Amino acid sequence: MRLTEYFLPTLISDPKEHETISHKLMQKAGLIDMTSSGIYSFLPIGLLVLRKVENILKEEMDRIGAIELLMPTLTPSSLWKETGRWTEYGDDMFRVKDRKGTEFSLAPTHEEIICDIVRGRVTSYKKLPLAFYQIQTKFRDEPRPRAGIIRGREFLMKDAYSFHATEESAETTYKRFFEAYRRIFDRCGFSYIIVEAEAGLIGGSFSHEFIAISDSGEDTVFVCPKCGYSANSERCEVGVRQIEDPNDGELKEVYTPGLITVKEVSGFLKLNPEQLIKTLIYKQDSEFVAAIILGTDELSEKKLKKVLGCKELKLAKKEVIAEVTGAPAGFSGPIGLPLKMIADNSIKGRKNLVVGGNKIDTHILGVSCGRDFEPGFFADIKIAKNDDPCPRCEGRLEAKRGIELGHTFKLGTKYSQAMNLVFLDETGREHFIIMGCYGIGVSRIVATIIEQNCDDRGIIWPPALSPFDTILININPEDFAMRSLSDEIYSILETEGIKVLYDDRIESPGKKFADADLIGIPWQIIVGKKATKENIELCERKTKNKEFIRLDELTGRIK
RNA sequence: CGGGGUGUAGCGCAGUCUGGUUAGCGCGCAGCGUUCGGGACGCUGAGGUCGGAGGUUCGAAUCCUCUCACCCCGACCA
Repeated sequence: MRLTEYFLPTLISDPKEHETISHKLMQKAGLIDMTSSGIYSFLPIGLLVLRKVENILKEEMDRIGAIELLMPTLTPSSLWKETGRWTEYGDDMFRVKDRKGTEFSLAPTHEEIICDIVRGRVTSYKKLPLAFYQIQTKFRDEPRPRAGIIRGREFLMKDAYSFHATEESAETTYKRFFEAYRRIFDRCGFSYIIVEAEAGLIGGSFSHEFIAISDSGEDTVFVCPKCGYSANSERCEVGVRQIEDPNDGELKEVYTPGLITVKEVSGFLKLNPEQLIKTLIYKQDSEFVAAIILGTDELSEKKLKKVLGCKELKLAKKEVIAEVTGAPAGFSGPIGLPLKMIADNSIKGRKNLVVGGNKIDTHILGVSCGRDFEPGFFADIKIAKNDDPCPRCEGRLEAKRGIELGHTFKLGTKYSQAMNLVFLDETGREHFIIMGCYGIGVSRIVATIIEQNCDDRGIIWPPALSPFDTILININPEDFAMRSLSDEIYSILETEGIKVLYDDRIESPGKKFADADLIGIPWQIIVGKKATKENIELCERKTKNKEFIRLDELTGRIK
């Protein structure tokens, strides 16, 4: 491709208002153009990269026997009403009406659609298992689009859905997808981790997130560098912390007028916030419980819900707290509390604590767990923090930011029950089809690659994803000798199937080098005054190392 | 939805507080010439309803009211 005949709108100055490195570079290098918040056009070289990612996805999906199809973007509300998601999705769903007033959704995902396709057509165990995949645009009216195409309102996604007669089959397919995802992320050259997203279903864990490590990420994940344990922040287990307290103290009430937060109380009492404990009152289904954690921790509602084994869990309302504890919110404490109490592991054996007095403007000092109050049981109910002990070894957890690129789920029969997807087994008995689903953010992958592969000059594409194999820079296209040599190199490489971006523009050399570095094509062939067929300069974008080789060696070197 | 911020030429910005000729600057763009190994130089030129609506005023980019769009932090979220 001759650059003089192409469309590559690069920018010199940084686009304003954008913080994320990949977002800046994608705009600067002319990969994308914002049409509206969270809605982007892919410009020519951006699209080339997107297609490369798609091809990798297709190859790996095909390899495990998933079948590609394409579903509509505009989907009738009737399907969504079958599963209740017409209501559940709320404002995140884009909705439109047709001329007759019938309501449609711009599909945010496609479980309902694929189920409708399979329903009635796959009714025998003989036709199972089946796995489909789609690569298409999805729509979510995100409350806050951010970081360019990392969180857009319109984005390209690869989703896959599998259908099974048995749990074993679902598990086998799940593992296949899991391995396919590993290959995909390896081929893209990501530094990524896989975290358990939902532990403890029967037969093991069946939901995983594939997260690329990046400071621009939205999720916090924890990794143990010693044993490799990893999990997202809400679910990450925490090992036992060793906190040594002085001896038991004497109970003492203190007057703490209007001091509610841990910061306020510890500041007022001039105590380490680790001496404070928080007592949170929750409504569990129809009864109330107290969750007790360290003042410096945050409660993980997911963990609490799991240990309580309840369906609904909500922080109690202010009036209720006053009623059950005898004091306004902020002064709850475990002593004499007539509720079921669950304490975090880190409370066990602690002495000399500060707790709420269950009395307005009052806290109690010198409290020992076991002596002054006895929780119903101890469990790990806090959100992990950086440097917490690893639950599996004696290492320390490291908090990292990450971008969620893929998520695999075992869905079970949630959708097949709602939409009546049934099949007959060998004995003629009817069962619901068991499902799995497996998503990857395709456009998000492009941004993430840039996050992980760039320097102060611009993007550095991994060869497998670069929009072109090489860029050919003619320093001075008005010079006859340089032009003939460049033209010859260009036509030879093209003939040999190498994708060349040929910078034949009449521009200053500096501009050409800067653009080449910005758009990040892995190899730069530079034709200057001294170049001959025997002496062609080849520069590697990543290292900026230069070598001089013969024309007939070029193809082999680049491929 | 809460908090903070920005809208002036294709891009990046100044001017707004303290209203007053014809709204500026850099880059980019067009023409001519000189250059040609790290965003070159000279000359000439094109390009703006100052986000939008309403108001105050003799006079509004500037003051007031409303509104729209976008960005960042948080809440929310596959």
